[in-house]
Amino acid sequence: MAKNKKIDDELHLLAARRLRAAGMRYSKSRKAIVEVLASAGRPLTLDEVLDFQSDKTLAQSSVYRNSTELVEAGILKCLASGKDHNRFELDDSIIGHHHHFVCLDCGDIEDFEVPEYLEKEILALEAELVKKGLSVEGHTLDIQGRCHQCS
Amino acid sequence: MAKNKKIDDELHLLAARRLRAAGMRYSKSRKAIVEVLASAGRPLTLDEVLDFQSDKTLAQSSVYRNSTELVEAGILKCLASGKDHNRFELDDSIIGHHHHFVCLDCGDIEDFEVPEYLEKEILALEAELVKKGLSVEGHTLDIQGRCHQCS
DNA sequence: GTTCGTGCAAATACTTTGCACGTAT
DNA sequence: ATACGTGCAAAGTATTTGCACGAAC
Repeated sequence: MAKNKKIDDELHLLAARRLRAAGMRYSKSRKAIVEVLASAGRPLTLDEVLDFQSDKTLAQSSVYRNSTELVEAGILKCLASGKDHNRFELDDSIIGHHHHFVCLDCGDIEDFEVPEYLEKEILALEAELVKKGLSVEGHTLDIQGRCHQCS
Repeated sequence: MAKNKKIDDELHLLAARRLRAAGMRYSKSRKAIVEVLASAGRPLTLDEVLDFQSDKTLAQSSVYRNSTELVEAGILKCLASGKDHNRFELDDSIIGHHHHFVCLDCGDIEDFEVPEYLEKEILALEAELVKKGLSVEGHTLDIQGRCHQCS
């Protein structure tokens, strides 16, 4: 628990620093959103963020507005999700690069990691595209299927 | 051109067969949608589908309704797309398995293919997950960046 | 005290649906 | 004749925005 506390502190310091760098404040609402996402440990829709906050005090509009801003500051990442709404999670630069298993039925997402060598080959592929003159920012490797619940 | 004509014919025959198998008809609207997507050669939003049809006769509601149905019949695939709306393309079983380069600025998507060996490793990864009891349907490997236009 | 963030409510955008009519079988 | 598909307009959701107030610098 002490350990997690420490990680949390670092998370918030980092978030505060990045927002400051972008000329924004790390307000109570923004902190609450980061907190919810950190403790969920998986990508959440904005509805879920609203639901999961302990003291239901965030206004919907604040969650929408802040999620956009936190993405711009590089603290959150927005995941496309064919089904239902978009989902948000802490940025790779914070929780580390990883990939997603997406349930086709319920839309839920779980993280998983990929063998080193595979990751490297994907990076090589990116390099190829750069050679062809495209500017590359990153990649997404998702697996789709049904989660334990739904299958 | 004769060649393309032939491919088109096959496409429509295939689509008709699949719809029939699902108890649906290959109506004029549905054919128009498939046609637009086939000639675009890249994933389109429903707005784009509406725009690109030669004789603007499709109703918006028909495009929405039919896109859902064509997905169910296995003719179209719906792509999540963090930015803007969802996009649709012909199913992998029709145009072959491939991957997407997604422009972070304009949201546009281009297809690209991936070396055989990489594809195989991803399949091996899927097999791993199946061993862990998940049911796996497929994967997505996208590269994000900026297209020639936007960079 | 000025700038930035907030909640609320209104506005906008997106998608789905009900219904009466048309078309294909 | 029947089942299925269509357009239109209305309803339903989701998301964004304007504004006046409050909090942080």
